[in-house]
Amino acid sequence: MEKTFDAAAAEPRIYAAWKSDGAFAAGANKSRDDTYCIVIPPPNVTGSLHMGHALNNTLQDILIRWKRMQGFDVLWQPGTDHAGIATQMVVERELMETQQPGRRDMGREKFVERVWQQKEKSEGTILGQLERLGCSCDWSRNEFTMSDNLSAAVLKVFVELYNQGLIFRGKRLVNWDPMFETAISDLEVESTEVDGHMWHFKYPLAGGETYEYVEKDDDGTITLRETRDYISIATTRPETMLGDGAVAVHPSDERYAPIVGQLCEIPVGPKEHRRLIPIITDEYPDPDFGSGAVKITGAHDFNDYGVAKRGNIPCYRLMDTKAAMREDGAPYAEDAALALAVARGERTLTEAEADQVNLVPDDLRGLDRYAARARVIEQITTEGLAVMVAADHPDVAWMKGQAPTWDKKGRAGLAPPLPDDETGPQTLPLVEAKKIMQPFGDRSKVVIEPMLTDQWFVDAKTLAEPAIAAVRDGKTKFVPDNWERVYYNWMENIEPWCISRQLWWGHQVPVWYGPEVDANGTSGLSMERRPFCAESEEEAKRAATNYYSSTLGHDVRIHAQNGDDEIVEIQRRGGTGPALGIEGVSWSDGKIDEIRIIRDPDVLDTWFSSALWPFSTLGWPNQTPELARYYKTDVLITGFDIIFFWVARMMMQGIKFMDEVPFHTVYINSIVVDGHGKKMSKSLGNIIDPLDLIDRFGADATRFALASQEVQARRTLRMSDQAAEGGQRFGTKLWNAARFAEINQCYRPHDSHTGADTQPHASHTGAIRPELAQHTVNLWIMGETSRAAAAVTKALEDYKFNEAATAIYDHVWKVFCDWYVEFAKPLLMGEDEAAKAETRATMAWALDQCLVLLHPIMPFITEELWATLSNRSKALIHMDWPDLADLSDTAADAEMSWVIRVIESVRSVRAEMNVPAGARIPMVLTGTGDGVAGRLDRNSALIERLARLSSIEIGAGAPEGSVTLTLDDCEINLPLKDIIDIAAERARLSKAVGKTDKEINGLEKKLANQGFLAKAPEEVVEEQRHRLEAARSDQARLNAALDRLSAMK
RNA sequence: GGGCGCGUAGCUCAGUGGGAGAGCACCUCGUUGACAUCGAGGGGGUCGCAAGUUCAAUCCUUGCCGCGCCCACCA
Repeated sequence: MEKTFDAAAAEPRIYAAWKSDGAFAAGANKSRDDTYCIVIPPPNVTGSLHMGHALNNTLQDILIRWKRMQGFDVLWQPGTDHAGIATQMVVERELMETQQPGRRDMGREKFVERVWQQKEKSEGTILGQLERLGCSCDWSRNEFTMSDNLSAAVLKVFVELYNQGLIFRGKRLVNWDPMFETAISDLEVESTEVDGHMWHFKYPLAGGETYEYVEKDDDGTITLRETRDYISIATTRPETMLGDGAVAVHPSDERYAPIVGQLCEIPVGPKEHRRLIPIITDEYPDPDFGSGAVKITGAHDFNDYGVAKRGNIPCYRLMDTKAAMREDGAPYAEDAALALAVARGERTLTEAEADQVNLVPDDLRGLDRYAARARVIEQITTEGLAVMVAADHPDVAWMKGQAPTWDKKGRAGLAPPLPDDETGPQTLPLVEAKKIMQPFGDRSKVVIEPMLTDQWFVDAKTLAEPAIAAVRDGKTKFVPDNWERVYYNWMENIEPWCISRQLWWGHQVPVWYGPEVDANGTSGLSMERRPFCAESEEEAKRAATNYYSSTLGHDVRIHAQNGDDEIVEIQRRGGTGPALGIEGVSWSDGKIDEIRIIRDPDVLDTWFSSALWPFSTLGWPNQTPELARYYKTDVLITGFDIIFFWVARMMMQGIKFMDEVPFHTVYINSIVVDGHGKKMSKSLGNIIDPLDLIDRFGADATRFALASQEVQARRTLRMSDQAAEGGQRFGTKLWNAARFAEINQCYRPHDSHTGADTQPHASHTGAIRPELAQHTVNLWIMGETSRAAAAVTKALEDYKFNEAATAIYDHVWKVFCDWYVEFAKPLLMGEDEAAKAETRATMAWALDQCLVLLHPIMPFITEELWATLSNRSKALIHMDWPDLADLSDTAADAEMSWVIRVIESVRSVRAEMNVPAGARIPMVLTGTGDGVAGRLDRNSALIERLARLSSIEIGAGAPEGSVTLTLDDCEINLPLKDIIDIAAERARLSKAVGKTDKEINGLEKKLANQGFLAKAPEEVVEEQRHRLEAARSDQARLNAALDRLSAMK
């Protein structure tokens, strides 16, 4: 054998061998009927895998390998996720960086083709990384969320939910990403606290009306009384004033009671077309915040939207898809007049009509929202309608002579000084500097704009109910279970899930629109759209044919066509226009004979397809044998960050379409951070690349480092080179133990009849059955091994990966290497052939068990050693997991732990007394109890060797000049007359006496406590008595040793 | 505002209602026939603070302090 394990060379070779042997295939090595299935959390095809993936997949592989060895019919289903918005972004960025034509220049088809190339590239990288890590996925079943079958599953689910009314389309306020120009779901919004400002403006009352404005403190004392001709409004978003539909105050707010129902003027826009809006009441405004009055902009604020809905206030959209001020529609004057008529109650608008109204003044049209904000503020201030306060007012952020301005991200900065006289202004507009929570797109990192648009939604509330119940009933358990609360909290407050995205990369919505047939219309067709939801174009056409021929009373030909951006625009605006189908209608002989239906160009949220992963990858909607066999799957291992995105949605869809939860256990793994506890990020430059770690330390070392640090309920796992080095050292230690075994010809006896590797507890050869073993050390290691096996198994059953790793680590290093190998040496090098054979067989067996137990965590080195050490009928990956009875031999355990104590005691005192490491010294045991002689007889060679003794005797008394150590059943005397430092020895003994003193005191006190004696369990009391006795005896003997020392001089 | 996690050796972290642990780092010694990616030995902790429950608290309860994260609509 080589001196060390060359991971870089061996790991790929071993992996290739497994692969070519079909070792990962579903059902490989199964010896029982039960299945064990894990579906991989499909990595995004955006790039490569990070440390979090390495952890996640290591944990999955550990469970998979363990269960496979246990004989389960195992399937680890691999695959990748198309990751809609993220992947589209990667490609768009790359196009930009390489100065290629952008998405819109390329056109949808070409662009999507380009994204497929990205998918191929990234998928190759990812699969390669998983292989390097040693993942034993069934690669023959590799899947992709946009493969034919998975896309078919998506279509079927969409259509079924649509037909059941669980998917619907509606105009709602959604989170809009102005960079990607798409709607996103609530979950894709990250709120971040930023420095913001709050402006206070005056909305003059219509017709110059005035009222008594009275402010009171908490005691009801009047603190301010003045006549006002305005209502004061505080806002962080002045540009949205243009779309205000009302001003709301709390119904109980006495300050504004006199003017509720009146109209006030929005103080911006061309004077001749100033708009009036009503002052209404709503529960939403908090009288104690700001001025207590809130401007209501239903189309650009989620709260305002709610108020607007309740109060039947129109929602006027101000911005386009890039969050620039609208340029479309009628001239401002026309629409402002229309809005004014609405405010006066002279007419009403439908939602769609309101959306057509463009209330952006002509001079602001086309401006970015932040540029528009600056202009609005400037105009209002210039006009004197800002609330003014003394220049030294504490809330004034608009510092003397300077005005706030805005960068692209909406953050305030400072503008050049305003013109001013020499003394400076006495009053300034009130602008409060304020921390505000600003929503950002999680991918684009730009400020999200609430936008009123038509989108597709899933009725998540309905689907969530059984998914909540499933966890409540224990059908699915979270490990650790505190995540269940997080799950409930979200699921119980779930909102409709916005699933449509105005992107190109994804599953296109399977809905085609044609013109609605007017119920009694003479024209036959209306401008409204009629959706046809179907799994294919053919079916959509069939549905359309049926619809039109039955409603129009004659046959029509249907053409289908894909939607394009122009149509998207129209859809977003609410829906009417020539492109929606009327244009595609042709007439002949006064009758409609051809109608074109147009497919919705939107695609679905990427999580819509991921939600189906546990059953779509198994073949659904086809009723495949795999689906029947492996669903429900067993465990899902994932990070807490996608409990909402993914886990919850898999629960919903799994129950809905399979009538069964997708998995019985959800294990939530840690988040990998760097060695300093910092989140790994590109900007911090602290990313640890798993491939780099694998290159430098090996996959086994990386896996061990991850597994040994994966602790339940701990949120973060610190990964560092140091941790990987630890894993590597462990591998080397094991490697060298195996070298020792090989050098000493510790081979497994081979059963020539069955060809099977023999197990000691079921051996046909007889050589190593524990009941036939003669030698205590061999009996002992069997017991240790069986206990280690039980510990590892228990840890894995409980998903305690760190405990599994620690259990096998300690067993290999501290038991097998530190003691058993040393204990075995005298036997292996002795003359007793029978003892030699027994020890060789036992060591071979014990080492094999180590390899088996370690294999799930460190598969490569264990497989390599397995093949190296003996001729095997099977690769280790397919060996049986030990199901050992407890092989403990009480007498052997007691004896070996006594031997270990003796050796450790001698070693300790030698080091303390500075006995040269090479010097062999004699040992005399005194005060020996029962059995010591026998133990000594059987183990003196071991003790002499490991404690470096020249001789061992049992004596009547301690030789003069001895160093004395106390064990419970004897004293160890080391005659060190020549080298002993009396003072040092006295100090050592005194320290030991002091220690026993402390213990005796504590125990005596405890045993004198009546409460303790009366209430503590009998065995605890007994144990304390025992300990007291031992401590007293110990102390007596130490004192005796001290006396001898004094006598020595 | 609500929820969660964490404060144990210099560092990173396990752990337990009844005698404080590991890895790394540090100190001393060591080329003993598997291994210097090693071996032997050692130093080092009021288990965040306070109160309570208990015969007994590092562990359970409560409060406080500190750190981190998640969710949430205060204009």
